[in-house]
Amino acid sequence: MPKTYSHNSRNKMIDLKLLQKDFDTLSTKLARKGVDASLMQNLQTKNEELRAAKQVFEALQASQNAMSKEFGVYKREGKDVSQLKAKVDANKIEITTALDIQRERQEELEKMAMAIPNIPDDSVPDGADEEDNIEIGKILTPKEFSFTPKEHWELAEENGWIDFERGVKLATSRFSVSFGMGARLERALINFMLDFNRERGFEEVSVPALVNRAALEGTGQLPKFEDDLYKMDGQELFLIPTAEVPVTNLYQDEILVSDELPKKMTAYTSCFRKEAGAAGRDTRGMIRQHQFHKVELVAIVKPEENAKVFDEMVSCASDILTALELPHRLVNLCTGDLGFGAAHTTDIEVWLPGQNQYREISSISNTRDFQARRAKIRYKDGKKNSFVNTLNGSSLAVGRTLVAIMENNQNEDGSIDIPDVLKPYLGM
RNA sequence: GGAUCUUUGGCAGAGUUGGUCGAAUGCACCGGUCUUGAAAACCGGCGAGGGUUACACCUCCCAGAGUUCGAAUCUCUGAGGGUCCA
Repeated sequence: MPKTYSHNSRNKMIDLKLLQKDFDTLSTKLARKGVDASLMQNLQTKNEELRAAKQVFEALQASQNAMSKEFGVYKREGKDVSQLKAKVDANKIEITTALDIQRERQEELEKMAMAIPNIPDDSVPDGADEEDNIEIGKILTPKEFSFTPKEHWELAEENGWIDFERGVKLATSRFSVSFGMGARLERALINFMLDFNRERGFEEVSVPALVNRAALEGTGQLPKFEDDLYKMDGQELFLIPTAEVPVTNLYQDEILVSDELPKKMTAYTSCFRKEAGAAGRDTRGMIRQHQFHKVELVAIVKPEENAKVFDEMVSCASDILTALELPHRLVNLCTGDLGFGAAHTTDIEVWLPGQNQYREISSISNTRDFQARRAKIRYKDGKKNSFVNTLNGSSLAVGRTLVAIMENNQNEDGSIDIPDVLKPYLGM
């Protein structure tokens, strides 16, 4: 008897029950994220085929089990089993083929379903790209300069804070090296952000920078975005693109007890991204690097706590910028700019006077139960088990915060004022 | 790197002469009795996923493969953990 195939992976994707029950609503909603109607149709068909195959298999398995039980009785009573054995043997052959069919359909279905993005909330505006994002609000007013403000790379080089050439020498393009006050400011920012987050109730965790495939599938980076990840040679290990991956997956495949929730965590890590598809964008400076520092917020919550904690996270990130006296604005991402796993996302964009525009410095995403399904993170609520909701957001991207400080706090002579809240961290 | 042991339900922990084990027991949890209330005590319930109107039924005792009519229990491979040796 071949070992049967585990069906535990069935929920590692979109809600197939919902697909069965309310195909139209689901496919309409996903169409806003560019999921083709025919793909949804295929998915539904495949799901029905799988269900049919399972029924066949399970019926055969049931009779197999019954006959085996009978076999034991025969043996005990000393009866002849040769006829029964012939029946069982015949049934076994059928089972093997039924199992193969089922397994094949299971794999096809999973492959399709794992590539389907999260369902966008109704509150997410339609749109193609960042141009269609909706501004929610502005915090602090950009100050007027009596001179033309420089861009950060000029300031960074003038002050000797960042060396872009030597980063390239050590690694390749899109790597940089920080020196002196540049390096110290990065460290100060990391400590400041972690302390700030901790005071807001987020427990600090320190996590691996390498994770396995299961973790990346859990949070949705895999299987679809393997090209964006650095992979270890000959091993199923990847450099993390964000701390969201290890921190969220801390509770992968666990059933949490209700009063452990919400779990609010913060972690500092380096992040590694290939930036495939970003060729030519932000090639100068440290806006878009292959390796960057980031302090992340992650929350694992019950569905009813979701909105409250999400707001806390947005406030936390925004308030850090306010504490640093950096003008910024909040933006509601449109469908076209929304990430794979997000139901809705609020971006925080910081004002960069050198570039004369707002640029993303934080992204706070609500994945609802999308990651929880894939990573199998559940909680016990009274008698029944339910999927948790997961939230994540940067607070903040360190390099970009440094960029913002340089551009906003620059003086005509090229010197840069240090924000007051960072001074204790610099022994000033 | 070599040897050896180990991997069970939310947790701890029984269960290897293969069949009535999806799995004792304790804790935790849920419901109840008692109590002004709580605790304690007592009674009852209680692994997960799929499936069904509800049953039935199927799967899961680290993962994969195998032996067998039948595997948590036997064999092989891999992964994690412990101990000893290097």
